[in-house]
Order: sequence, then C-alpha cells, then structure tokens
Amino acid sequence: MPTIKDVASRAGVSVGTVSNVLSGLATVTEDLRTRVEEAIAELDYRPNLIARSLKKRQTNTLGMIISDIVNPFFPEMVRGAEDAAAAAGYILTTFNTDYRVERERQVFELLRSRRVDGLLLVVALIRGDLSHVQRAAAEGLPIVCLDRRPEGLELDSVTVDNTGGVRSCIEHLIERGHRRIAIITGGPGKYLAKNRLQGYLDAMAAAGLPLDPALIRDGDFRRESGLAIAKELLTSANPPTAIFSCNYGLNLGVVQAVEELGLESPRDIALATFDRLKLTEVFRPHVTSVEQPSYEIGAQGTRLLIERIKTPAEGSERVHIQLPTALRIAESSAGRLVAAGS
Amino acid sequence: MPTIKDVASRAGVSVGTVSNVLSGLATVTEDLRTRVEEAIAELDYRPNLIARSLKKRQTNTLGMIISDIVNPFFPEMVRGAEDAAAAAGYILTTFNTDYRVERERQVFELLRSRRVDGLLLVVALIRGDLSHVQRAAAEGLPIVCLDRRPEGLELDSVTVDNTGGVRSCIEHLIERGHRRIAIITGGPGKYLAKNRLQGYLDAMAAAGLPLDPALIRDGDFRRESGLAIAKELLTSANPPTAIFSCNYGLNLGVVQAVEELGLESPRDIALATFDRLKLTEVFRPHVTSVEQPSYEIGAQGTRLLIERIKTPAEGSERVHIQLPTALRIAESSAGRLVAAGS
DNA sequence: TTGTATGCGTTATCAG
DNA sequence: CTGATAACGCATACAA
Repeated sequence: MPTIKDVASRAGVSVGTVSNVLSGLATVTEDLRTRVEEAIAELDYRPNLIARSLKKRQTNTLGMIISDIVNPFFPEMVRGAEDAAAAAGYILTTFNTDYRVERERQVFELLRSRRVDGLLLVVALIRGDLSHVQRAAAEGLPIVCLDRRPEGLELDSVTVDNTGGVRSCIEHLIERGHRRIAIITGGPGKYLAKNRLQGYLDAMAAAGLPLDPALIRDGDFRRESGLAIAKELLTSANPPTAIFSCNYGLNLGVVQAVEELGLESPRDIALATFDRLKLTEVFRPHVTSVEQPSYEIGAQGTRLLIERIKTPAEGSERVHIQLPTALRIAESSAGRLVAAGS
Repeated sequence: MPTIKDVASRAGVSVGTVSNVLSGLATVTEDLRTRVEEAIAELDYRPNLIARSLKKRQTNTLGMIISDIVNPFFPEMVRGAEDAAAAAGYILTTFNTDYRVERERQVFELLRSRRVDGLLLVVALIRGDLSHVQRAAAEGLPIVCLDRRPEGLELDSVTVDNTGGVRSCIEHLIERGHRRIAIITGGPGKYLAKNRLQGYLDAMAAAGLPLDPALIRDGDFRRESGLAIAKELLTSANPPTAIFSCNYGLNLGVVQAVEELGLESPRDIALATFDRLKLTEVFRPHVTSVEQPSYEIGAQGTRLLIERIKTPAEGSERVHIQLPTALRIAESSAGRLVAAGS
C-alpha cells in the first residue's frame, strides 16, 4: 500500500505538501496541488486513517452498546444512529450485551482501548454496579444514554415519554367505553416498566376509575408471561374488557392467548400495546399501539453525542431529551357496544 | 491517559519489558511481571489499540456491508457475524447501502482507508460495475460474500439454497392437492428472484403439472407489488388455489389483499412465502414459510473470512458454502377439501 | 508557500 | 532476560 511518502516522491514534493493538499486547509499552489492529485490517482493512494487517528488523537468512531439487535426495537435506533454518524463523518461500531452487565463492562474496556470518540449507551441495568460507566464518564469519555436513564449518574440522555404514551392509550380505551382495563407490566423495579405503569395509573385516576389489583399484573416483557397472564385474565370470573401490554413481547403472548381460547379481538376483548411493529399490521388482529420514534432516538442521541465530543459539557449541566410517542389506533381497540358495567 | 511509557517508569523497567508482559509471549521474570502488572492496575492503563494497529498492520476489525438493518432479514445475520467476530477477537463495523452501488463504493473507500482486516459483503448489485470489489479483492483484501453471489467475481461466499427451499415448499403445496399454484417473484434479473423461481419450475415439472403463465408473476420484492398482483390473481376468472411469495415483503401484500377482498386463508386461498418471521406467527393467517438460517449465514461467513485473513486463498480455489432452508408448515397451506380441478 | 523534523503509542530487532 | 531504538504513516510546528 502506498504511503504519503510515495505520493510525495512521485509528485516531487515533500510529505508536508501532500498532507496539506489532503487536508485541503493550507494554501498550496495550484501547480503543486494538481501534481499531488495526479500522483494520488496514479498510485491509488488512500490515506491511512489508523496513522491519522494516532496522530490526531481522534478516531472518528462511535461505540454503540445495545441489548440485542435481533430485538425489533433496536434496528431502527441503530439505523438512526448510523445515519447521523455518517452525516458527521463518524462510523459506528455496535455491540450486543444481551442485558448482561459483565458483557457491558467488557465492551467498555474494549471500546476505551480502541479510543472511540464517544459512546451511545443503552444500559443493561438501571441500578447496581455502574462503576464502569461512571469512571469512563469521569475520565472524559462523552456518553449519551439512549432509551433508559441509569439512576444516580450524570449523563446526557435521549428517552421517550413512556408515561405519556401509555396514558394517552389508556385514555383512548376509556373513551371507547372501557372501564375494566387490565395492564401487563414488565415487572417491578425496571425503568421502562415503572414509567409505563405510571401512565396507566394517571389515566385511570384522571377518569375517576377504581383500580382493581387483579387487573394490574406483573409480567417480564416476554411473550410467555403475556400468554400466561392473559389466559388468567380472560378466564377469570370477572374478566377485563381490554388488555394493555407494556411491550410488544407481552402483546405477542396476549394475542396468542386470545386465539388459543377461541376468542377474537375486538369482538370479545379489546387489545392495545406499547411498541409498534409495522410488519404485523397486515395480520389480524390489528392491534392498537403506542409507537416510539426509535429512529429519532438513535439519530438525536448521536447528534447530541457529537456535539459533546466537539464541546464537552461543563460541570453537571446535562441535557435530557424526551421524545413523544404516537398513538396508532387500530381495530383491536374498538369500543364496547353496550354500556360498561360497574 | 497513561501510556506504556508511564507504566514502564512506574514499574522501573523498560517499555520493551512492559510490552512483553502485555503480549504474554516472551519469558519475563516473575518479579518484573508482577511489578508491571501492579503499575498497570495502579495507573488504570489500557493499551492503545490504535498505536498497536499501526505497528502491527492489523486492526482486528471487520467491515460488514448490508442493504438495510431495518429489513428484518438482516439483524440475525449481523448478530451471527458479530458473535463469531467477537469470539475470534474482532469487532464489526456495519454499513447500510440501501441497495445503492454508489454508496457501496463510498463505504469500500472508507473501509479500506480504515484498514479493516476483511469484509463481509452483501452486494447491492449482482451484475454491473463491481470494479471496486474486484480491485479490493485483487489488492489482497479478504472478502466473503453473503446471501448473494455477484456474477463473474472470484470470491468466497455463504448463501442459501434458494432453489431447494422453494422447491420443497411447492412440493408441499402439490402434496396438499394444489395444482393451480401462483408464484410472485422478485422481478427479472435479480439473483434471489431467479433462483427462487427455479425451485417453482423444478417442482412443477417434477410433478408433471402444466405451467400457466398467468400464474407466474413478476413483483419487485415489496409489499405494494404483492398487494397489487395478489388482487389481480384472486379476482381473475380462473384464480389459483395457492399463492407463493418469493420474499416476506411480497407476502405482506398478499396477506393484505386477501383481507381486503374479504377472503380468508386457508379457507379461500392457500398461502406460503419465502422467509420466516417469528414475530408474525401468532397472528392470523398463520403463513407457511421457508426459513433461512440468517444467523448461520453471518456466523459461518465470518468464520470463513477470519480463516482467509489468517491464511489467504491460493490462486482461485474459492469456497462456496450453501446452507439449507427449513420448511415451516402452518395453517395457511392446508389442503384442498375437494379434488383439484384441471 | 514549501520542506524538515518531531512525536503520536506500540511492537520488534538487536545488543548487552 | 532485559533495555535501547528504529519503524509504523501521518500531522504539525517551525524553519527556510
């Protein structure tokens, strides 16, 4: 592979001059510039970005740590990040943690050794031992948290209005005449689960509806728990008229339960869920959903990060961007035909 | 950030010694080794992988060029690649081309400037101007093609048995009593489209069934064309009893058409498609599908690539791995209740 | 305006 | 077995 030296000698100039035409900054004679450019073309020269990084102490590389690219929530987010990164001259290297903190810690080490300029982070854990991120941030590595905000850490973040999203959806169900609305959560102690449940509580309270503990059920964000809980709910003595799932995994289980019990939505039960999946929309039932702007989370997070790289945050003034969700009303949340019971 | 020099002076040894304990290779006295390790811990030293890359002329980085991570076919493939890369001490940087060759060319330049050790490539185009990949390969950059094989290029590849996958599915439909089986392809001149159509032709020929040109329709792999073509097929004078879609995008359109016409599968029409999407399986209709081992494509491609990096291919002996598909039979391909017509 | 020299943080070669 | 030193390819003062 030709180096800058080869270009220089072929063009009959010094390496300094070649470097100058490469960076385009310095004023260099038209004559020399064309000679250098010819040499570059003839040699098929490509500047060695590794050497450049070493010298300039910047890699133009962003690290991105997510849970699992196979989880359909992430591809759009990654794409948003990648597009924003590319637009600013950065590249992205992505890592999956499968929600395991020890893996997150490994990746942190690796990324810091590779001297990434900044980090996009979807934390594996909201609380617990976050010392690796704390230390990295303290040592000056720009970090932007996506989707979830770890507790007790001063970091910029881009999240979604989980509470408001659920609230608007529950309000919609109430408006359609539902009073016995069940919610399946992601389980206690989880960031997303807590915030989403709050939206339910808010909406119910605002409508003056009583809370039935039997209708507020803890799942674990996975299909299996949605299936089991939905079956319990639907076969109980006093079943709900609507079920809200706190993420799409749970919703899959609920949909499955409805079919396995020989029921149909919206005829027998109204359904709604957090997360929108365009791919399933042509199938039945057509489920009402709360869509989050995944692409924007990635894109805006990346733009924020790059801004921080260029001008580091002073003191503890951090920015927290919270993006709105959108309610996608579909057939599954049709209203009750008769007046609601007690 | 501390450097190897800082570690050396703190441990009272030379940089050479520190380098030796880092690489673990050279024999170094137990005494010195512990002193160095202590210094490393105390300074929280992390070797600068950029500098190491410059010196060793290897980045331990693999480039991966795909069409679009948002296309549900890719996340599993990327995940497979990432896992295999991580297991071998490499990291992956991913790029989307949106099927645009000019973008592919840009990414090639970038990746070569960054001195990636190898490339995982899902080509944007099967034929046409592939000079950038040809040149890169000729200059010694290890490249493994995934999913599609570009024409006239000597490159290792990992693909799927597209023809066999479709054939087995059509055979299944025939076995269920279907004779008028329609196929919606990805359009003429495309690699995947051609191979998949061949499976249909093979199965029909083997069963001695006549080919009806009206049932072999060119789509473009997207939902809209699936919708339009399916509507035509279903409302024609002599409609098919089964429709096979050559990818999942087309299938989405077909499913939509069936519902919009007030029909139901399998009651009124049998359905089957290439590509399996686990997420849609709980919804109705439950569509029979040909599943490809996406994760394995990525994983095996990566392992092959790393092998090539370590021991480059001699001459033109290239390896082409072709992975089998799996037929996932679901409700939508139920048999005909009455004997099939002519 | 252009050329020269130094250093970025490592690894590797070679004396000692 | 350990230490000094020369690259790796580039950017950047600084000198000419």
